[in-house]
Amino acid sequence: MSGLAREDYLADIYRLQCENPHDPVSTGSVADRRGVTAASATAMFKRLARDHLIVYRNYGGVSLTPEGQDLALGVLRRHRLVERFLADVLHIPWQQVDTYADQMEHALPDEVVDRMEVLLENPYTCPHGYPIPDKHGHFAQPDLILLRDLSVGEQVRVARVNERVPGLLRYVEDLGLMPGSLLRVSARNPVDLNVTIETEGRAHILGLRVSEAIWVERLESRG
Amino acid sequence: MSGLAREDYLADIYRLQCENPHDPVSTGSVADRRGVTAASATAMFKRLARDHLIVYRNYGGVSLTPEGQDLALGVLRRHRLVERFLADVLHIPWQQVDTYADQMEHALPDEVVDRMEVLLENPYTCPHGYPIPDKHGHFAQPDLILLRDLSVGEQVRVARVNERVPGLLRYVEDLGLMPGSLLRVSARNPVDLNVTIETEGRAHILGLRVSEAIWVERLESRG
DNA sequence: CAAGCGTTTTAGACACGCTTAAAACTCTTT
DNA sequence: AAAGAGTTTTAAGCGTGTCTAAAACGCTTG
Ligand SMILES: [Mn+2]
Ligand SMILES: [Mn+2]
Ligand SMILES: [Mn+2]
Ligand SMILES: [Mn+2]
Repeated sequence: MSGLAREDYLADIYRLQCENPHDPVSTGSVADRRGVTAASATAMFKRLARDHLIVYRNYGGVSLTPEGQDLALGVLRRHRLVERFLADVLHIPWQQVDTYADQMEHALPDEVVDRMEVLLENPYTCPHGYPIPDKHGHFAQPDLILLRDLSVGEQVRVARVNERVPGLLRYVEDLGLMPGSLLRVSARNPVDLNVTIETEGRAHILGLRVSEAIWVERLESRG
Repeated sequence: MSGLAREDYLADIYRLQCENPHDPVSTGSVADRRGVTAASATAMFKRLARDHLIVYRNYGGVSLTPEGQDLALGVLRRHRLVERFLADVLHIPWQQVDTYADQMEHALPDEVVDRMEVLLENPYTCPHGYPIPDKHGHFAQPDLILLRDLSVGEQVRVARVNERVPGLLRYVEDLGLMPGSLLRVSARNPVDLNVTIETEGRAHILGLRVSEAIWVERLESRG
């Protein structure tokens, strides 16, 4: 009936577009993300383009049409609301909810999603800090900075942790750096790009792989 | 990945087997239930038989293997637990939960199902009164009688309402005959087989279509 | 500017799940 | 026992979604 794989492709194209807003999304990047061959991605692109969900030029990558973006945002909405539900209501560890939500997101009727949203009291973000689109596709776009790009002395709040970096969620949890945590940058090493932070009185040295997977929000931005 | 349609076939074969435990399940009955052609059912039977989930003899119907029954019971468990969840937690009307659960039942990881069961405090039945298998496939099998087969004067509790009779759930709700309701048979018409019942002080005349879709439980069965 | 390399598309194949139309079978009825 | 009716299976075809292997493309480099 409803496209199963289609939805994942659309959502992944949207995610890749966000990560690199300037150029179009390449066949290879989608294939990598989806874990399929480039040939499979090409075949899917043709079907999606035929149905006016993406614009596809041979050898030129893809971009979402307004209609395709609506569908993609619907998938992200379901994905992130389900993640919230799994974490907050069923108490499933946040390391696992992305995988489960990826399975469930395609099988949730709108009414179920909308009622979950009410039950959860209209959350703004998923447990990892990514915004949840409302039923019209609108969502908050706060000013976030990568932890990597902070200067020494800055005091910030963790806003978002990339859920697809292997092992990162567990590591972040151990360090007490979940979304909402406060931290201060106490040092930066200009050679290896390590960042030293303090949180709850403890200091940690974070490598680049970590500091470029965590987004933060400046405190007291009035001034 | 995991068979989508396969699961529905297995669960429907199980349901049909329960409704008519003596003879094997015919191709046509499965096709009707599933809303597909007999040719489609035959093709699916071959795949299921190839994978040792059913026993299939040409022109001789099908029956579940132990392995196939395990899978079928898993689907029923997910289906009925989700129905409970939708009704009790999300407050979705019981008329709709079967349709929604039919969609969701194939996309629920075991851990999600198990945690839902805990959240719901291990319910015995779905909102329509059908038993929920536990994670080993075991479930209560209470002694139920069709409302159709009651004698005048019997006092019973509604236990189960067939969720797939069009319009029945709404009708039953209007009459106050949801599972748990008490009623007494005050008359039976031997010609048209109508049954007159009393519940909460009001009398209703039920036709055969209704009385053979409602199961009840005798009260004070010690005697 | 031609060679080479990495990326992308095409070609051919396969499993699933569905369809319609025709053939085969079973069961009842004369 | 033969006919007929109803059921079931087979045959052929289609869309989805995946694969491998080969061809086409595009960009960088000598
Ligand atoms: Mn998904
Ligand atoms: Mn998330
Ligand atoms: Mn189903
Ligand atoms: Mn039910």
